[in-house]
Amino acid sequence: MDLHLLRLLQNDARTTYRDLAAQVGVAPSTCLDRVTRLRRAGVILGHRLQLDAAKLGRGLQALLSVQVRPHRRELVGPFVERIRALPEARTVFHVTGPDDYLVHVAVADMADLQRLVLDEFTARREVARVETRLIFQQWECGPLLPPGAGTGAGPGGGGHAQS
Amino acid sequence: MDLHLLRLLQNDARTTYRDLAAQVGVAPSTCLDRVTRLRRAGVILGHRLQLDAAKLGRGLQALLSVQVRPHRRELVGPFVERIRALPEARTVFHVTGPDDYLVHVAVADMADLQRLVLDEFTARREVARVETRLIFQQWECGPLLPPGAGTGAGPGGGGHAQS
DNA sequence: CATGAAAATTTGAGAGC
DNA sequence: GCTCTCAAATTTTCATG
Repeated sequence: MDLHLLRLLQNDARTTYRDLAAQVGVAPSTCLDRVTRLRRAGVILGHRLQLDAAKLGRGLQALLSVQVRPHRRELVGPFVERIRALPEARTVFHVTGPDDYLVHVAVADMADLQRLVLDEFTARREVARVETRLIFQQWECGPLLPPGAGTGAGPGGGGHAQS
Repeated sequence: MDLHLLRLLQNDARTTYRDLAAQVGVAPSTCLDRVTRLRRAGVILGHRLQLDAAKLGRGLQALLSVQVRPHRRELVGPFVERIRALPEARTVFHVTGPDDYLVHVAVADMADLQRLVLDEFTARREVARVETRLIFQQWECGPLLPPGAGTGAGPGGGGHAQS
């Protein structure tokens, strides 16, 4: 049942417990219990607003591959914190491969992106290389569920999964 | 004021209008008006749950660079839709550069990742190349705000950090 | 996991600046 | 035009079986 709740909440995190209850087939208070448990268990980390970057004057997004050399803790810790503090930064990934970090940024326009790369990345001594990829379009995908959970309600269509 | 509201809501999208009002310094109904307006204007697209992938049995995340050849509409449209439908996919980026797509995936383990790459990517005729980068760690960054918005609360208002 | 009541919030209408 | 006050509808929350 938790999975059912999570799937519904990922479609719209503002769904009321009443609607949740109606769709899952239990009482609203039960939904509250389950969701509270999921929250306390750390499965639900928080609720984030999904904003239109273009409407906020950040119509250009890009992914920056960054090589940090030497790749030592003393350097990469402050580097990540500095990047995270940038208003343009959306997500920072520490990844395997020749490039150490992948930074998703949202900027106003090309001039803004150029300024960001030159002033905040290549200007730093520990940044050995930056590769910029512009984002044409992006798609958020379906709900994140445990492996094997599938999307259906289960065999027979009327069965209730029990936890 | 809208910016102030957006900043607070990005910290926690579940903040009540009452708390919002207290922190911004206006009446709750005014907050409702502004947020409703932002929602109708399309600035606020929706509310998303932030989940712990590891707690859902998807402790391994990766970024896949994918080359789709030939890069024509008849091929890339279905390709994107197919990838979006994968339970493992989280985000798909269409980007500039030698690699056409960057796909953020969350899987159970290395064997699961191998299966995903072999069965869902390289097995497809239009996929010319896949490059896999594992994600050590990732950080979501601060609120997305218009360029130049800074962090100040503006004249007259006392900036309050949340409790 | 359900019931049912109490507390809090959301929501809309109308007044005032 | 924008914000506030006030009251009703709805939702959240909790004690209990």
